[in-house]
Amino acid sequence: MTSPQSHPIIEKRVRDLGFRMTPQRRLILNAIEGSGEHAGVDEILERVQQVDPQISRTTVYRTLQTFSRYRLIHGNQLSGEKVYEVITEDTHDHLVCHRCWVDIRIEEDAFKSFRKQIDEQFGFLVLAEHNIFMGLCPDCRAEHGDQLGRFSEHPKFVSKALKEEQKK
Amino acid sequence: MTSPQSHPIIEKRVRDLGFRMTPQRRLILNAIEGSGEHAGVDEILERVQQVDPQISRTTVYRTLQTFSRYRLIHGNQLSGEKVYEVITEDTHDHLVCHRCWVDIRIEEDAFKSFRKQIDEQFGFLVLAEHNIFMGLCPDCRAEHGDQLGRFSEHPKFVSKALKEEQKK
DNA sequence: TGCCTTGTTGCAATTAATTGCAATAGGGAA
DNA sequence: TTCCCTATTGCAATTAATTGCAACAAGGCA
Repeated sequence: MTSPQSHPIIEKRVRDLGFRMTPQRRLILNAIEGSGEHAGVDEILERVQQVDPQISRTTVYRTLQTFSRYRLIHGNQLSGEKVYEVITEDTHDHLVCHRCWVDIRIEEDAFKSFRKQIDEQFGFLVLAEHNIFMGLCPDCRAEHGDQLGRFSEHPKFVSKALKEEQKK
Repeated sequence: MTSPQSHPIIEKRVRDLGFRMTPQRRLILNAIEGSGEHAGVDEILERVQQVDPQISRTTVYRTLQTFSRYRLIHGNQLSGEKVYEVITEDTHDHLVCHRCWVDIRIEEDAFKSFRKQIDEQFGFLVLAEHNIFMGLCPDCRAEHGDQLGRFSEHPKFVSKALKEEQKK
C-alpha cells in the first residue's frame, strides 16, 4: 500500500532546502499522506513502525518539527490533538463541526477574498493555509440550532477513544 | 496591580456552567488578561505564583484545559508556543508576521464577510474567533519582498529567549 | 450562619515530548 | 564507484504535561 516514493515534488523540496531524504522521512511523509488528511503523532508512528519497527518516536517528533518549521508540512491543532498534513500546491481549508466533528474540506477560493481584503486594508499578506475553522455544520444547526449547547463535546478522535477502550 | 475580581462577566459564566470560582482560577484569569493579549503557560504560572507561590503548575494546566474546553478562554498555537486569551464579547483576530513576529490586532469585521460567504455556500456557521493568521507584515514585505526566505525564523518569544540566556 | 455535598487542589507518580551525544548513513566530489 | 563530510538517527537522560487520589473548600441548602 505504501508507495516507495511519497511525493516527488516534496522530495525535491526537501533536498532543495538542504535536507537529506532518508527512508525514515519518506515513511513519515507517506504516513501523513496515507492517513486521510489529518494525522496525529501516534498514528504516524504506528504507520511508520508497521514498515520499520526500528524507527524511533524521537525521529518522528523531530521530523515533524523540522518539516513544519520549513513549511513542508503543516501542523494544526484539531480539538486537542495536533495533526499534520503535507503542504502541496493544492491548498485548502477545513470546516470542522464542534458538535459532530465532521470535517468539510473547502477550496482556498472561499478564503481568497479575506486575504485580498486584509492586503488592501493593512498591507499584510496572509500566508496562512490549511486553516481549520471550527463551527457548526448544517446538519447540527438543523437539529440543535446555532447554539453550542451547554458544553462542547469532548474532543476525542475515534482512533484515540478506541485505543483507550482497548486498554481497559 | 492585580484586581481582586478578574472579570465579573467571566466569573458569572464560570458559575453558570457549574464551575466553582476559586482564588486560583481568579488569579489565572487575571494572569491571562494582565499579560498583554497572549499568555503562555510559563508566563501564567509565574504571574500567578507572584501572588500565591503555593499554586501548582498542575492547577494551571488543568484550569487552562477545562476553561478552553468550555470556551471561556481560547488557546492558540502561536509559533511553537501555546498561548491563551480570555474570550469576551470583544472578539478579534491577529495577523502575525512570520519574519518579525509583529502582532497586528484586527477587528472581527474583516472576518465577517468570510463567515457570511461560508454560511451561504455551505450552510456552515463559522464560530472560530481569536484566529491567528500568519503572513508577512507591510514592513517586511517592503524590505524583503513577498518571499518567506529560505527558512522561516525560529519561533521564539522574547521572554523565552531571555530566560534561556539567563540560564547560561 | 453552619452543615454537607461534591468540585477542586496539590502532591506524587505516570506518561509524553524534547535534548545531548556517539554512531550511522546520505549524497556531493573526486 | 568510492571516499568523506556532516546531517540524521536512536538511545538514554532530561524536561514537560497529564493523571490518580486523598485532603480541602466553594457555595447551595436548611
